[in-house]
Amino acid sequence: MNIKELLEKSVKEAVTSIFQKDLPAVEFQPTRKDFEGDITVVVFPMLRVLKGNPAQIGTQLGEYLQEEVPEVANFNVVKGFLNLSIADSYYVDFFMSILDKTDYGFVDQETGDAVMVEYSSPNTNKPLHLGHVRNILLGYSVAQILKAAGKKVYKTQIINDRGIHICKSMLAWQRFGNGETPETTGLKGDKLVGNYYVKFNELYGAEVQDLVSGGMDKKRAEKEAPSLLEAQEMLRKWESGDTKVVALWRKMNAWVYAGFDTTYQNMGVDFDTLYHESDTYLLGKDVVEDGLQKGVFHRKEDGSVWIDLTDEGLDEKIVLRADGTAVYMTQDIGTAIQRVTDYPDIGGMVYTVGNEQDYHFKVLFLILKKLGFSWAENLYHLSYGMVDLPSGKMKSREGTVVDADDLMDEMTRTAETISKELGKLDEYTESEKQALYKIIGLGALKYYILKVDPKKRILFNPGESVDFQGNTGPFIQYTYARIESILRKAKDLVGFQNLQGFQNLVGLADLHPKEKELIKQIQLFPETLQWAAENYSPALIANYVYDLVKEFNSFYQQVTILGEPDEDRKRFRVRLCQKVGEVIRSGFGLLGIQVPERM
RNA sequence: GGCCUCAUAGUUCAAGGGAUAGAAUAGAAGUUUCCUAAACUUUAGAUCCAGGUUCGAGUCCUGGUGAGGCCA
Repeated sequence: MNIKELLEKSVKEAVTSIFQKDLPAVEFQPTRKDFEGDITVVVFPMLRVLKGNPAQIGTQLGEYLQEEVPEVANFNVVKGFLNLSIADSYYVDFFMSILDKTDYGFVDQETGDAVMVEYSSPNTNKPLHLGHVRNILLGYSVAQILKAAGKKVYKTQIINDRGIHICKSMLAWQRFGNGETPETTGLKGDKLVGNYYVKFNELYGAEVQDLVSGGMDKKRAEKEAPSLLEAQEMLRKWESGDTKVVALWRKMNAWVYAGFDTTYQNMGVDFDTLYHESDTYLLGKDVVEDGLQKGVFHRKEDGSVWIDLTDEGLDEKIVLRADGTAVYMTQDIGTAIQRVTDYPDIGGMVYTVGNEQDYHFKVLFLILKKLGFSWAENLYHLSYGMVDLPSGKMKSREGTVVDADDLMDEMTRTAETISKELGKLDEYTESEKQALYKIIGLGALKYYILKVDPKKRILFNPGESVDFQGNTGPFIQYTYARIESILRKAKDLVGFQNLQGFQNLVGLADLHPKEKELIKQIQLFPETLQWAAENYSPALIANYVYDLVKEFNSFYQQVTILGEPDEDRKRFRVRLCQKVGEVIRSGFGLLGIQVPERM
């Protein structure tokens, strides 16, 4: 039983004993730093059950707890806040109990249904950019967090590998490509295909210009430009299974996948299973039929099928066109059902998709609920804000996108520049240094993006984003490296197994305030993880780790560790360092960020 | 036009209806015979506006203002 559970039980007993009333719940919060105490009981909510003066009730409860609960060493009351000081022995006992748990904070056994987490889901006509980076980091991190909180997780992406966009690239490659391949050009496959998408748009733009100067209306010109008609014809051929078109499509998509794989690998993310739009774009139509019979949908006179969501405050939404073709919604309904068919242990799904699709997912989830699927209750749209640049919105047409590969390279180079200025790594080999620069650069990028609440938009300034000071990834990595350094110097103490000495500590002397603060912070890790999992929020983990690091730095500065003359105390502090290091590594692991042995 | 999201120190971010709204950065001042000064300590500085609910509102509700998005 942890301290909160113990105190909750005791407070309820106190209320029963003193006031002869039942208390439904007790509200706790960590005591603010500027007050005496460790845990605070908020008395105000109790006033609904107990009548009286909050301060007086607090005092009565405090007296009872100090008397009856050995862990409560002292108390004070400020207004309606009952601040409890917890005995040092409790913290030492707690610390000993987690000392040898390597996965401290993580839930070992899987509970409940599996969750499928979708993220990335790119189109295959362009390389990944900064927007994808935020998506991928969020999705991957949430998957890690859910896993650590005891969920079985399937990571997936749906690759949008078919449609007019890829036909445009194919067309441009046919016309201008001269048989170029990633091998002959040395370009990454996704970059090569992306270049032809740009080429297509140049051609198309020129054609529209020509038509307009020839006197055609602009709207009409945009619809009738020859290259566009040709691309549309290509898409029709693809849909009818034309062997030549399909072969080209396969070839170019394969290039793109190879390129994406490289990027994913550099980012340190992966997937358990993949879906391709070319396999799923026809799904969902049979469900519409089913929904019509259930009365969830209705057919209009022109033959199109709709769902009426006005009762839920939304509007009417089309699910099948008059000509019987699917819309995105149809496809998404079908794909969701397909996933549960493929992985029957799924009890919920997380969709990592930008907030411009908030409405779409609201409707999708509602439809699935109305169709009566049990798992539809556990669908979550992990919605995130745009990533803006100082120059404004990213637009591929205007060449203002920040490419994911370029970005990672730039971050790595910045890490290199700064590290060289500090000159701490002179004794390492070039390859060791390069590996480290990458860890730091990517750590900076990932932490910068993940520490911000997903739903808020980020203003990303590529130049200024790599800050190695303050609340940043490298700052935390540096702290970790310092801890590792201490542990290397105290190897013999780390392995020390006899815990008796720690117990003696309490008898010998009180915990140093910094030791106690550090243990308190470590203690918060499991519940932070739980909270992060419930809210799909990597930012909570990021901010927790930062707070722990702050606490550690303060400890490190004010307390001697290796220079401590008392052997037991020295062992205790080294093990404290070790535990902090483990928690930092765990926390950063959840964010997909590596930590360095030294830096 | 209808709907959705966001608004907190100069700047970038925190704050699970709770105490005197926390950090970082930029500014000012300090700390290295000791384990990594990429650190630490001190200092100044903020809830868009107007109502409401509550013992208590940055947080919840209503109406504005501003930014962004979605749907025709």
